[in-house]
Amino acid sequence: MANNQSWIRSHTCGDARRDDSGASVVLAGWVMNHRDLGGVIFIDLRDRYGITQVVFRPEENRELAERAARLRMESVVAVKGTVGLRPADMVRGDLATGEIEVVATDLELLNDCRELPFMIRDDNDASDETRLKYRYLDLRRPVMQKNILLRHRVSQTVRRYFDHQRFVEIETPMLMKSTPEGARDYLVPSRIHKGCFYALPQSPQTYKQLLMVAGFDRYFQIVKCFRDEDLRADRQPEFTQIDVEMSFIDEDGIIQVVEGLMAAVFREAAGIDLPVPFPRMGYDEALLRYGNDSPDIRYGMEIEPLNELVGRSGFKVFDDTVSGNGAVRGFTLEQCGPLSRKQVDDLTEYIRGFGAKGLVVIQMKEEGASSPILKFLQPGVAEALTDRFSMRPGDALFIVADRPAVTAAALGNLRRHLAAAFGRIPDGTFAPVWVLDFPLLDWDEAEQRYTAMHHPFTSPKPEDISRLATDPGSVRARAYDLVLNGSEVAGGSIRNYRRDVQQLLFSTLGIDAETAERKFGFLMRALEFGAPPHGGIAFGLDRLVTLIAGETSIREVIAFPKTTSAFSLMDESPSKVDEKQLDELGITILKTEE
RNA sequence: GGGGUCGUAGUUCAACCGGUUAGAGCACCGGCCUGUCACGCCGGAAGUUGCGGGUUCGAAUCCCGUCGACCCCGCCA
Repeated sequence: MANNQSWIRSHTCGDARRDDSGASVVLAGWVMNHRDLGGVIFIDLRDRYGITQVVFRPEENRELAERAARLRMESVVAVKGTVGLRPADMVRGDLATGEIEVVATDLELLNDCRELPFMIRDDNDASDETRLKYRYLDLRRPVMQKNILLRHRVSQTVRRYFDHQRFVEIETPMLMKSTPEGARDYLVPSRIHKGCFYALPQSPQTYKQLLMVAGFDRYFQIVKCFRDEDLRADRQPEFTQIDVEMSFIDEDGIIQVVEGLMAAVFREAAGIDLPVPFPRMGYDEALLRYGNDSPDIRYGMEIEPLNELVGRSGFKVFDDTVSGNGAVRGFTLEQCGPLSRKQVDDLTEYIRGFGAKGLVVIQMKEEGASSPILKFLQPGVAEALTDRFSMRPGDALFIVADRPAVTAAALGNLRRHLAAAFGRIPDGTFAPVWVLDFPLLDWDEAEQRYTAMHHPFTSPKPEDISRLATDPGSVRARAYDLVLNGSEVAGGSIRNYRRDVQQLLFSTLGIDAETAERKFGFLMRALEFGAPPHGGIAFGLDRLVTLIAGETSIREVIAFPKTTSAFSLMDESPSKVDEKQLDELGITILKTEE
């Protein structure tokens, strides 16, 4: 056994250069690869800083070379040696350390590695299941190290930016009061108060508002949030927000601060210059032109309203939709060539998933428009449609006729689907856009009541407040979303800072005064003690980093993510706990059939 | 809660319409090889075909159930 002290590394595996030639070094790292040529042995030693080639020469030290030959992939070793220049024709241009190699004089196996479940390489194609079970190995892969380091740089840029802008980073409780609105809470039982529960925060919303009442003026926090809802590629049960709140501010003030933040993050973490200000779009316009409230403006294929063209087309589906206050809309995919019957059937099946009953496809061919519905159309209607979109041979027009919400959803999703399938989404471009003028409320069919579209503390537009009693659905919110490449990366609002307005909103949401007092009494009280006008926004940090990294799932930028069933394959949580722990909490588990 | 795709060696995949001993790459083990860099060559070991049931002379393959991973709808800002 060697004395530990003598094996402390002098350089990382990314340090040594031509200038270090002749220097004695100690390196430590993982055996990424070893090439035993029968005599000379090469080992690629890797750490998070880089890769250095180490050479063992049996003619110089037979015993050492024999030990090197026995090294397995991913064991951890320390190597003493001398930096040497590689022969000119052996220089590797693609490696920062490609001009040198370390000629080993001694080797210490710090820890062996058993047979690996997968190769530690960027192009490894291990399943998500295996990767998550051995996440610590997955994280050794250079691409994952890159993602985690990018996330670090984004976080550091955020902190630096806000600090310079005189924001205060304040931690808020992880154990808080469960509230009825919004997502399902993760609950934490209280041992001291038996039968009572804390909730993990869905967001620090109420706390940051109280910090405004406290006079902190400009607050931010990079904070974990928890929502017990079903998962998606862009949703984990715990995720990270960049949380922001400001006093004496309006929408433009928030937007300006956020645009500055985005520009700083992209410049410093990704080396990308994002032009400000970002374009802005109304909610209604987004829904009409892009089919959803998170428009991807990196490509065209914009949706057009067609009601006035097809109101008396002769095609019953169109005519009935128009006369029944429905929406007929469409968009074109240029130069896709002729679509097969099967392709059209598959696309029709796809939009049925969004509630649409059917899809009309009109294809422009050399000899003219072609579609099964042409025979039903009055003369001139087909030409009006193809003219509207300036269609050329090879283009296809997709039309949906349904209730406006269904038409929007079907075409919005179809637009994304086709853009991706036909490679119409440009790589490496970032197109931010603000979406404004959201409705304040959403009608919940299941519960037969209005719910807050953003959250119940969002302020209505002053000029719309009077309609809260008469026509709540038409009231607009002082809310704003920041959408990046079709993904919502931030959302916020100007809040209610007067108790009477907040009270009015609660009653519109069907929350009676007694319930409001029980659930939000602390906030209502605070609003009576000189609460300043305030508003804020929260970023989804995971989503933002995912986009910058060019990944498709937020799991790729989270060190230890969970599966779609909210299970951690590595440490196998959640798990059963001891009877004794439950007894202390006064909790009994209901028997379920085995 | 619903829909879709998938589950075969440590791992990534193959195995035709149900057919005889379930194959291959990488990893692992052994041998050869002195300038490789995903080194090369030769050999070896390695399988509860996720699990349970059914159909059949015969099931990785067909059917039912179940568990798990991923994507989507609902849900969630």
